[in-house]
Amino acid sequence: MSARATDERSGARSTHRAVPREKALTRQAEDYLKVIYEIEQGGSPAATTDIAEQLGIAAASVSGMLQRLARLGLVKVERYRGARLSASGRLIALQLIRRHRIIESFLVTKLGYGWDDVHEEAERLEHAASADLVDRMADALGNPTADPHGAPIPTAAGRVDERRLSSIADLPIGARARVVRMSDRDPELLRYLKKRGIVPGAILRLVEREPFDGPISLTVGRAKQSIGATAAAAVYVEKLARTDR
Amino acid sequence: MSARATDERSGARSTHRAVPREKALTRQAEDYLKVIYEIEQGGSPAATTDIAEQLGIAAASVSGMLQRLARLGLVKVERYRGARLSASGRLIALQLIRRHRIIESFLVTKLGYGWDDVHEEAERLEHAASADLVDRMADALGNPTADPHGAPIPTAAGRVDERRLSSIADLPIGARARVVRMSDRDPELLRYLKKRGIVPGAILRLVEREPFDGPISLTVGRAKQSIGATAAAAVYVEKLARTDR
DNA sequence: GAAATAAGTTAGTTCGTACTAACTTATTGT
DNA sequence: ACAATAAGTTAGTACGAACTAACTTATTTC
Ligand SMILES: [Mn+2]
Ligand SMILES: [Mn+2]
Ligand SMILES: [Mn+2]
Ligand SMILES: [Mn+2]
Repeated sequence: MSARATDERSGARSTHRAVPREKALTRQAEDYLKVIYEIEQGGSPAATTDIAEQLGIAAASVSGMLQRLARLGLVKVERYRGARLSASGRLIALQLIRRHRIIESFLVTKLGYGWDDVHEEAERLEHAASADLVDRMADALGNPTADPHGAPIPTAAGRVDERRLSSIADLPIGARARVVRMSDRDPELLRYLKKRGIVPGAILRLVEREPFDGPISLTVGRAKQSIGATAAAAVYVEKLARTDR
Repeated sequence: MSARATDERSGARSTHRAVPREKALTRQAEDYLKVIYEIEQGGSPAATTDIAEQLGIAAASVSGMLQRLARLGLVKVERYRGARLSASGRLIALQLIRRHRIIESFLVTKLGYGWDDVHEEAERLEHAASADLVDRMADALGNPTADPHGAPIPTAAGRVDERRLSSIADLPIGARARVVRMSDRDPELLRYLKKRGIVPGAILRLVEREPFDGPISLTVGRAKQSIGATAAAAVYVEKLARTDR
């Protein structure tokens, strides 16, 4: 209560402040920055349609917001070519991602949430939790470096492991690999994969692949599995030499 | 991500639903309902100006929102006379208060937050936390019935102890009383009172009171204290018979 | 290299939530 | 009783964030 429109998470502590204090971003603006960050990890600037699809909104809405974010200096937009984060936009995105992943870890470890069920809750809490709260959660967890889905947790300063991983879908036949992380978006898919032993840390070998996005056969431990292309694309792995264990 | 404007805390689980599902309220609407509830506890309908003052906004803004809340069937407004919650409005307010108080309890007990420092964080999280999360927190705490400031925690169904308490400011001279709860709004005031031993559970006796909102003398345990009228009004007590212990 | 298609932008609208200024109703004090 | 004051409402404006429809630019395909 007693919070004006601008008094948000980032700090309405002292009523009289000397510092200019940039006003807090809205939930929406934060989520835009996050999906732009994630799309950019693919290598190219974030296209309007891709952002729209990730957020479940119309492309026209994205064009509008990108102009606002550009005005705020958070993204660089090249007309008809997509958006890239500026340094300050990237920092905000990474801090949001940090909050998200620590919250997910906390919910799973301390409150008994299921692995597959935690993303949506975190998607809202990430905008309401202060950096202080998130640091306390991280401490309570022993400052983990990865979330329950294997995704790396950025530091408060915005440093994070950005190495690109290949998905099962990219593996050559015969390759051995360790599952490092998986997409956390679809609870159903996560439950499906878990049931088959495909979780971070699992070691698998690609046996065969049918063309035209056909089924992919692989061994997980001693068991043999066959999964579809969509499922395979959601699992990120690290290739192992045949000698690796 | 992938949340349309209406997909909020209250549940966008199943994409195809039969139930009409009333759309989630905004943070602002929820906070209005909460302050109306709190003002109404004083006995009379919530006046426009009082709501405005509690929320730190202009009275004109309140007039507008009250019409919207009335349209939604959450309040009954009598023009120029103030607003009262409808049954459904009250339920929403009590569920929000439940979330707030459980979150405060959790932050203090499980994450080492200070008693005095927890209100503002809860004020934001209460709108983002699902009922499920809040129930898990309550379980982890052993389902407490009061928050760290002594305020009773409503049940999920919206039942709560609404008995009215008198504040120290109302105590007659010579009365013995037990501190039951205190206002959680002002961290500074809470620290001040705590330093003097005035916390929920403390037993005190009113020794003397100067007129014109003058200082109030009281004993807290064996110590003698003198506090101002504003501080006294923030501490709610239960009178004890002289024989009570 | 032009036509077809896909991607992106602009214009115009809506809704929630705030604001200030001007006006209206209620309460109070003499 | 009625003027002064306090409380409340309306009108008009602004901004963020969404939408659809219509138009423009880029890319692909023949
Ligand atoms: Mn997630
Ligand atoms: Mn989010
Ligand atoms: Mn509180
Ligand atoms: Mn709140």
